Amino acid sequence: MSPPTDLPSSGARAILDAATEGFARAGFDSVSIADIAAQAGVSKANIFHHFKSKEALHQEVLREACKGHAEFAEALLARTDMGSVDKLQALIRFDFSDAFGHELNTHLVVREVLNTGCCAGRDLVEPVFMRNFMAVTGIIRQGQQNGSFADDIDPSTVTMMIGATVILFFQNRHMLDRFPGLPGSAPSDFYADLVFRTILGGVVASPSAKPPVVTAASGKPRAAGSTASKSRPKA
Amino acid sequence: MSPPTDLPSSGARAILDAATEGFARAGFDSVSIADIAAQAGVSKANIFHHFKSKEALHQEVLREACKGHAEFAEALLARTDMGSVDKLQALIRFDFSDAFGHELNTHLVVREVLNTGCCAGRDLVEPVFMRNFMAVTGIIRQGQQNGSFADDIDPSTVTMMIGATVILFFQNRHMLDRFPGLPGSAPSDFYADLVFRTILGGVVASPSAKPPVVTAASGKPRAAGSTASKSRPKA
DNA sequence: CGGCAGACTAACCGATCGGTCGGTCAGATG
DNA sequence: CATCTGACCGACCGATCGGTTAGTCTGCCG
Repeated sequence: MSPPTDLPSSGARAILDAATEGFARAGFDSVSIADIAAQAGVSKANIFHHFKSKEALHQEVLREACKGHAEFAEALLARTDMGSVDKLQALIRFDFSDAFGHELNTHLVVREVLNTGCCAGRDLVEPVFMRNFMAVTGIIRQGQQNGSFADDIDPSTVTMMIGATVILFFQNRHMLDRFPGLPGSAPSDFYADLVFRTILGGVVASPSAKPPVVTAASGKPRAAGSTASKSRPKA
Repeated sequence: MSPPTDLPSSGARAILDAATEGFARAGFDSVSIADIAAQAGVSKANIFHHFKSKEALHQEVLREACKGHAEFAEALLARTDMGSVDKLQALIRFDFSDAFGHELNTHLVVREVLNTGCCAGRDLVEPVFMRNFMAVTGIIRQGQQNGSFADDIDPSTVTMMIGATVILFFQNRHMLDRFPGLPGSAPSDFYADLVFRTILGGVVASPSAKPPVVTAASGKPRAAGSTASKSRPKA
């Protein structure tokens, strides 16, 4: 299946591939060692020859899955030849193409993030998640400092919105055409730019006539302060 | 065997509660009937007296979890005494308080959405998901028609961004304070308004300043349905 | 009282779980 | 040649899985 990338022998490689596919598709508890062995074309015992336990195999699969994910955002943060707006677009495009281009890995990581606290794999995924998070907030803060982005938006919030949106688009990638206005199969850049434009400009119609908050022009970094401000829908 | 939709007896109620907690925390395959029985304080066989199988119990738990979720957005869509901006804020606030206020249900539904295609419960969750989706896009389209929201944003994209952000905030609710600038424990309205403001105004600094994009200032609703319209920043 | 229905359980079933054990086999090394 | 090593496997283990059976207990209707 995959080219032998690392030290694992061809047998171990087949086991890792089969385990990746199984864990991504069904989750740790839902795929058995027997399933993986059958899929990999090896015996059950051979799996325990290469990996000391099912959990160790899972850890190895996760380690492979999230290897080198945060590097792109960190490199982007360090670049000096790009504007912040362009960086933001490049970031969102990368996130989309990375998620859509490595479906198994994305599925694995999403599954792991879901099991907050209770899963051992969290210790593996979370550092990568955190590194990426810090890099993205850094890019947004850069933009605030050089005047590209509004001072009163919260970088953490924007970062979470981007990450969350990529994940939800990914999870619904096979039924996007059931959402009015969205094509089912489009290059991931299409969705990326859709999201990029929305994140950048917001949804409000006119830049000046808007009733609510966010009059960024004031230039004073209000930071994250009061929660409620404007008119109160009673709902 | 009690009828599926009637009010369950005290025993069945305890089983449903225990199953809800177990399925939400660990997932279908990771919690056993024995676990649920112990948690509910009944015998294993009694579970099969009230529910014909583990899968049927799971279905019942899911049915309870997503009961009446789409109603709020649909009611909001129908209201005529609120502006679209206020509707958007009310919607996001509701989504946050609903997710944070019913942790088990939220966890269950997120877990089910993750298993796209392969899980029987999808047929139960997806209609609710779809109804809510249609109502939210309807609210945004209302705003576009009455001039509150920009014509060139895509309602489906905005809807997915809102839903995705709520979920990611929820999943990381216990470590929000590890994200710089975000308090760990805050009323859900705090996060809701943070997201609301970002969605509404976007991240760009000044409506007419340096960034090439988003010069929506022309003030005339372009009235075109096309999603791609304005100038195109290239990465 | 007897009859009956539903809530409930201990004990059990075959299947499958993660994991182990003893051993085969190919190839490198001497 | 003999020896060793690591990849590999069939058979097996105890535990646990979802689910069944046979039966107990309780309350209600006649």
